[in-house]
This record gives sequence, structure tokens and C-alpha cells, in this order.
Amino acid sequence: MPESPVPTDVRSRILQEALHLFAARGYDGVPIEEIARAAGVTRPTLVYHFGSKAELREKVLEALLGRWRDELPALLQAATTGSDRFRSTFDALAGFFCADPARARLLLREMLDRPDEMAALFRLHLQPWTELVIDYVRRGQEEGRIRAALDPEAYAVQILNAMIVTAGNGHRTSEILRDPPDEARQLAELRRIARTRLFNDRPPEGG
Amino acid sequence: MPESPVPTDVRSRILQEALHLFAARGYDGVPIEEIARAAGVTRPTLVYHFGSKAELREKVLEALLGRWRDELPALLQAATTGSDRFRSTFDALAGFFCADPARARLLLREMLDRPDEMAALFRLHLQPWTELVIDYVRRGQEEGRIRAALDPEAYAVQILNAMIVTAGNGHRTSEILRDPPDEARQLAELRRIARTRLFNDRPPEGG
DNA sequence: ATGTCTCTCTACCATTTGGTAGAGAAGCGC
DNA sequence: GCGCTTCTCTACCAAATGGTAGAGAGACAT
Repeated sequence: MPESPVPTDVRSRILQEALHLFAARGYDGVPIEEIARAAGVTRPTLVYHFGSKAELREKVLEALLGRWRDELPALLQAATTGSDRFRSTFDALAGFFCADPARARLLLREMLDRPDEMAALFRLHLQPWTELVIDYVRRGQEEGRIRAALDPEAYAVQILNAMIVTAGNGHRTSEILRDPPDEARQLAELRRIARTRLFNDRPPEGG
Repeated sequence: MPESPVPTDVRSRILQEALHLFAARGYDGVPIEEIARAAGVTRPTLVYHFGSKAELREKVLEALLGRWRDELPALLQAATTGSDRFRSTFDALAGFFCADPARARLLLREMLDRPDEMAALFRLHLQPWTELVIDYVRRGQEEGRIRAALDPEAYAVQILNAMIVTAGNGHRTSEILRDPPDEARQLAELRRIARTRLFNDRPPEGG
């Protein structure tokens, strides 16, 4: 169970508890009183620091996207040095969300609750990186390494979506089945799905 | 915009409005007063018919899963008669959710809000069908038509998840990009992703 | 010591919300 | 007509919730 250490700073503690509670039960499902209690303070202290529940929501989201934005470059750069660039990139991205499933769950919830604002935030923080990936795919297509019939934008959205859902809901969503695959199996298959669709011809299959 | 016709029956009207409002803003985000108003009655009338907000939630979910369960057999059977069984099955399943995106969104929300109860309901209503699909994949693997390295359970969960997310959030979630693909493009690419991963060797690519 | 700034608390308030009580209307068998 | 059931309403209530007021404690510079 990947749990972050408890920060000493009050604001950080509130942000962290809010992230986990909002992710678990949704913005409307969690009274700020409960967030404050989890952070070891009272409600007025919370609103003193954040002004209102709505502003707390913004700050939680901003912190999450900010961390993503700050870690993405390092992740993607590290992904260029390994022997299997596809795998490195995939695992780095998946690792970010699996490090704390609450991140993925909060993103899912916010995309459902406020799709427009979320789209704007995504564009603001992440557009350069998504375009970088898409350009990379396009180049691969010109060079013949990547399937020509692949739709780069749709492919990227699909794989990213699948990753977020799996990271956020992985161990739960699969319990439809008699022998439900665990998160690791799901991520491994997702990686194979993504890889098989991506590259033009790959001798049998690895991981 | 796929909109269902307004039922004359009060209970059905309430159920339909509840489905759409819960899907749009979540169970905790919608007062039953608003649902009642949308259905053209007052709050006490709603609770007269459904007992409580929680029971209304159950009935909405039950109606959704029930309809799915009732339509699935016909869909899957129709899928066995076409020339391209994979495409028929995929499109039939996608069509069910795209007919009203609120269905997919409600499922997503409920999986986030109450994963355990949802897993139980899924098992109850849908397990036979999922197992049928998985057995079909296993047989295909034995016959060599389907990739041996494919994890049937994980594959099924991944594709189903992706379909639900795309149907529920398709036109929104992709707005990260400068040139966002519409839902049709996303579903088409998802179908190619699923097909490419599934079959062992398929001359170039179709749809 | 004194004033100021930061932070936290207790006590309070207004609104929203789910649910209930009880009355009234409409249909129906008799 | 009369009683019974079904359905809907207005009026009301109690609890939960977001937010405010104002006091007090501590740090710190002067």
C-alpha cells in the first residue's frame, strides 16, 4: 500500500487528506469538517488557510497536476536512456499513478464532475508533453516503425485513459470475473495491448 | 444527442431523471428535490414511490444493469451472424453505452463511489456473459487464431473499461489535445487496438 | 513591556437537505 | 352514498454543512 509520509506543515497535511478523501468519496461526499479532523485541526483553521471548500478543491487539483507536470519531464527523459524506450515510458507513467491510486481516482472524478475545467487544466499543464509524444508517434510512422493506420491522437487518449482507470480502480474493477486479475496483470496486459498496436512488426512477444 | 422519450409513468420518469442527474453530477451532488422537479412531481411524491434517496439509487442502478443484462444476449447473438464477428460484437457493446452516455457515466461513478457493491452487482448480472467471452478467447488461443501471450481476463477488463470510459467521457476527455479526436475516432481506434492485440496475424489492417 | 502578525480555537448562524405528518383528491367495489 | 386504496400535495422538522465572529495564544521586532 503506497502511503505518503505525513507532512508536518498544516497546509500540506490538509491538502493530502483532502486528496485522499475527495478521491475516495468525491467532492460532494466529504464535509470539510472531516478533512480538517483528519489533518488534526478544526474546520475554521481549514477555511482560514484555504478560504472555502471550493478553493480547497482547486488547490488540491493544482497540487496534483503541478506534481505531475514537474515529474513528467524527468520520467520521460529517463525513458529515453533505457534499452526498451517504450517499456520505460509506459512504466514511468504508470508508476506515477500507481504510487498513489488516489491521484488517478481524483482525476477520474474531476473529469466526470467538471469536464470543461479539467480539459482546460490539462491543456495548460500537459499539452506540450502530449504533443511531444504524438510527434514521436508521427515520426515513427514516417519511418515505418509504427503502424500507419494508427490514429496518434486517439491512440494516446485511449492508452492514457486506460492507464488512469487501471491505476485508480485496478484491483476493484476486475472483480466482475471469477478469477480477477490483479493490478500487475492488468497493467502488464495493457502494456502488451499498447505495444502490439503501436509497432509495425515485432517478433512474437516479450513483455 | 441520443435522448430517450419521456415515459408517462411517474416511477419511470423519476428513474430516468435520476439516471441522468446522478450521471451528470453524482449521487451526493444532486438533491432529490431536483430529481422530483425534473420529473414533474414534488419531493414527498418521490419518496412515496422510492422510500428514500438511497433506495432510489439502488433502483436506478438495478434498472440500468437489468436493461444491460436483458439486451446483452440479443446483442451477442446478433454478433455471431455477421461476416465480421469481432466488429459486430464490439459495435453492439459500444452501441449500448453510446445510445445514452449517462449509462456509462453512472457506471463509472458507482464504481468509484461503491466499488464493492458494484463488483457484487456486476458478478450477479453479467458474470455468465463475461465468462462466455473469455472462454471464446481461450478456444481461439488453442486454435491458434488468437495470440497465445494474451491474458484473457486482463484483456477483457481493459477493453471493457476503455469502452465505458470512451462512451461516457469520449468527447470530453480528449480535449487535452490541440486537435482532439471525436468519439467516433476514439471508438474506431479502440476497436483497432482491441483487434490488433487479439488476433494472431491479420493481413495489414481493416477497420 | 508593547504592539503586531500569524495561527488556532469555541460559539454561533443561515442554508440546504432528507424525511415525516397529515390532509385532500381520484378511482373503485359494494 | 360509503369505505377502502392509491397517489399527490403543503407544511413542518431535525440534522448536516459551509462559513463567520471574535477571542486567545505564541512568536517576534521595537
